[in-house]
Amino acid sequence: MLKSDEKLPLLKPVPTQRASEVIFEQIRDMILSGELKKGDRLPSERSMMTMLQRSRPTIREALRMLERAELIKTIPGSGGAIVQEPSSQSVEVPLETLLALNNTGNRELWEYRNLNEVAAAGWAAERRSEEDLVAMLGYIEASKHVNNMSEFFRLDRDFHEAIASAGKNRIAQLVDKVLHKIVILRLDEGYRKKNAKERKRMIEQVIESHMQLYEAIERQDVFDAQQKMREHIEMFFNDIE
Amino acid sequence: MLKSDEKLPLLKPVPTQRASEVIFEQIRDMILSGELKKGDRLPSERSMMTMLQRSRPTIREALRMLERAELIKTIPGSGGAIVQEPSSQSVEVPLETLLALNNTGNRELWEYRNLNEVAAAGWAAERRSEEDLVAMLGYIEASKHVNNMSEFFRLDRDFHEAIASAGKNRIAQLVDKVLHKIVILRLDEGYRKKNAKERKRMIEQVIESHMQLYEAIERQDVFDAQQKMREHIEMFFNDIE
DNA sequence: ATATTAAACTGGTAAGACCAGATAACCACG
DNA sequence: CGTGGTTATCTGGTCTTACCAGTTTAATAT
Repeated sequence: MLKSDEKLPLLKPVPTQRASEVIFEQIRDMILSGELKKGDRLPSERSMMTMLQRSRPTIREALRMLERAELIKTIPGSGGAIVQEPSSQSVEVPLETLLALNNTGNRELWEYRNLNEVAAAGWAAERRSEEDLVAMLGYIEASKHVNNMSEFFRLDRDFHEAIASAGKNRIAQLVDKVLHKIVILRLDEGYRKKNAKERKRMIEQVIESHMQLYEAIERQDVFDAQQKMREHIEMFFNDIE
Repeated sequence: MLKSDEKLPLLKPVPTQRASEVIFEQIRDMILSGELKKGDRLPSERSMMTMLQRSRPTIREALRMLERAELIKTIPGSGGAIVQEPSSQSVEVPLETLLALNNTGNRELWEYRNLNEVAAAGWAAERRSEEDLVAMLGYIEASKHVNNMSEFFRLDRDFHEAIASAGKNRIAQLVDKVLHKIVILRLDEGYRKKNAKERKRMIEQVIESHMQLYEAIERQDVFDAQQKMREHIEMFFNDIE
């Protein structure tokens, strides 16, 4: 006889599948396997009822799950959900909540951002195309005529993304995007305390730093690009301490 | 007058809020702000009906979204969903689908994995504790008596995670986890073609490589740890080409 | 006390209904 | 000949009611 509080490591809890879960997986796998491509339309909820032999609430629960995974987008009245390819946002959001709840320290954050950006800068110096250079320079020029901090931060993000993009490694691009967002969130608190003059000086400093970075990448000087990026990241880190 | 096909960049599509979405955000924010902590129970669906003045299907849609975000876990009959802190899985799954759909190339994958692991090895050499060393050595020893490939891959993953953990950077740990999984997926295809003898030789090679890595970390030789990791990763990369 | 049973939950699902937008076909009007 | 408006009919969003199958809890009998 078994006591009720005895644990049996050999026996795993049997996973009871929800119908909505099964539908979710089925449609997700069709998208992942390429059977359903971006832009395709799912049948209407009512016709899925008859196809899947399930009630509408059940099907709608599955659709909500697909929606949160950014695999579909539903527009009321327009007939059928539309298949999407998930953007990097589908990983940004959970990563942000994860980093927020895990209370990831500034040291970890900057350490990793430094790693990622320095590598991206090096790869960019190796592989940048003419278009990459044009894009980067465009963001630098634009940031010279900026009026508020949030606009400046956005251009800073675009500039860094352009570098990551020039490095031709999409994983680095993704990491760049997510970490930049979180870094800005933490920097923003500090910059609110500064006055207009200090902020203006800071912006000029950053633009100068970006320009040096650009020049190193332009002349394909891998080592210098990495070095300039290291200094650039460090500059921000000092600002938050 | 406006032509129907004219685009108005100034006017953004008005976002129509679904009730289930509002409920989702409300509960998510309560978890993120710490108002609801891990282990807490949400009210039952029926009591939420009266609290939120919404029907059960609506509330259930919100619960399915929270579930996908790994913020809650629902067990039938047990009364109320249980608040969870999202694990790294909540990021792994979307990241995997993203990398799968983006068709991320092997070059990008190995390049970034190399970056991450080399950095982790360096940090581990600096910061490893005695417990970290014990854990790493344990995985090496265990992998000497392994019988099948999947078990070996699991121990390889644990060993690498132990290094990342010893490096005391949770972002690197997360990246390690995700990339390892994807790398194994791609390696596995290749190893199926090899015969038992080749596989055995390969396993011995990896264990030897792990041992050297361990020794470098043990004696806190940052440079050598990085170098050994570089060679280790490269070894696998050659195997897939 | 302990074992058994019954009542009162809970989540999972179904069916039917209504509304507000969107769509498309049609029709009258200039 | 459009052009604009009307209408029937789609769609998704939501509510209500209802039933089932497990789990928990409390009352019960041993």
